[in-house]
Amino acid sequence: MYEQFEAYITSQATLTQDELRMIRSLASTRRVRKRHFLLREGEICQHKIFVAKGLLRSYHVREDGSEHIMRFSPENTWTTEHDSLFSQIPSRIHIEALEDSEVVLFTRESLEKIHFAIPEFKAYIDRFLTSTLSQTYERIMMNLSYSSEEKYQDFITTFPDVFNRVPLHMVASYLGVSRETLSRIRHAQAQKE
Amino acid sequence: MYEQFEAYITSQATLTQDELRMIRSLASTRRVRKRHFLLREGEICQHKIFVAKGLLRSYHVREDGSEHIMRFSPENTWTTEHDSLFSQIPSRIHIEALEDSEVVLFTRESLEKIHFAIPEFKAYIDRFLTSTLSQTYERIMMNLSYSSEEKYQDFITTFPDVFNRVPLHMVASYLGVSRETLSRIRHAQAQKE
DNA sequence: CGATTCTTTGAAAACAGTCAATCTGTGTGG
DNA sequence: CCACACAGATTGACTGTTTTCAAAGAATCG
Repeated sequence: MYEQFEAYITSQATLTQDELRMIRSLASTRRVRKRHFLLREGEICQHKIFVAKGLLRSYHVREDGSEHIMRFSPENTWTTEHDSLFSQIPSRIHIEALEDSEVVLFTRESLEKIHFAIPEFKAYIDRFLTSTLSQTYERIMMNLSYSSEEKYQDFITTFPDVFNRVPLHMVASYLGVSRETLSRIRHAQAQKE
Repeated sequence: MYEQFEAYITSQATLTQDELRMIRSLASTRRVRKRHFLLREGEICQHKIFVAKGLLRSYHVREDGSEHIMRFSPENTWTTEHDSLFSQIPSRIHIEALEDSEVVLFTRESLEKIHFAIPEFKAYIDRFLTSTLSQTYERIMMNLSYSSEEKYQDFITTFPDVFNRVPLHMVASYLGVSRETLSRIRHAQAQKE
């Protein structure tokens, strides 16, 4: 499963064999079965996670029990709880596998070593952070100004791969509408066509 | 007005006199009067903007004319349109002064030079980016799971300074509710107390 | 003061959430 | 192989919230 990560990272940054070796020596790997957790609310997040295979979700549970999905993480994406990882405070989100998954893990210390030793890697992470921030603003814009129907359409076209792999009630949770409302939106759209 | 920026940056990063001189030589400053724009939709964003004095808003206008405020930028904050600045694509947002303001501007090239020459500055920017990302996720979580009333309360306590300086209809636009709804929320809360 | 901007209010309509029931497909154990 | 449990999706009836439209009160500024 580590090969998947190495293939990905070499496609994103130009790294020497030595550098790749160093990164490999600081990474660990793990299989997570469907419905199992990589992080639970209240725990201190220990790793930045690269998804080599499978699909994860990060979600928050409110006091009333309602779940809100912050993010889906399919293959070749990173995920973590930044606040918890960098400030060592208890996580407020859960990270759960929605499919049997394989992940590559880096501790904060490992990442710091890598960033320090390999500017190319750091530059990639910077690019990645910037584009993540853009996408995040995109989502805020969507939340502010789109109708539920538009949000749903946008999700389908922006994340067709995720859409086909998760139950609809999770799409609803990601969009911030009830599953019944999403169901009715789908019904209304099917009528139109 | 540049002094304000220098005071701020030296409080955030340990810089030598030489480094400060370099930064100063690459910055430019500008006064913007209330209701004037630093960036308009369709233009290519040329600068990263530090607000030394005053208050800016970044907002998006939909085809139907509705305005959605992405961010308020008071003193000692940065703002820009990342996508436009780094990819040289037309901006989809406007950046407007809500008060007479003074800003310090850096072009992308200047920033790159500074990042390259002054690791301390780069480290500060990295910390800043990370914390911005966290806040942004915070806002998404709020959008997904809070009621309008909770969003309003959260805004008041998180940004009391901004709250006291902007008209309520802009708070409504930031929160994603109509100004009438916000007005009614306020009325209901005044009743309670 | 007069004009503009901002805020509030009322009434109707649109929209979304909740609760409860039903339907569908999948997979497991007897 | 069937029966059953289970997770997911849909539907109906009802309730509650939010938007929209129109109008009227404050507040602010030149």
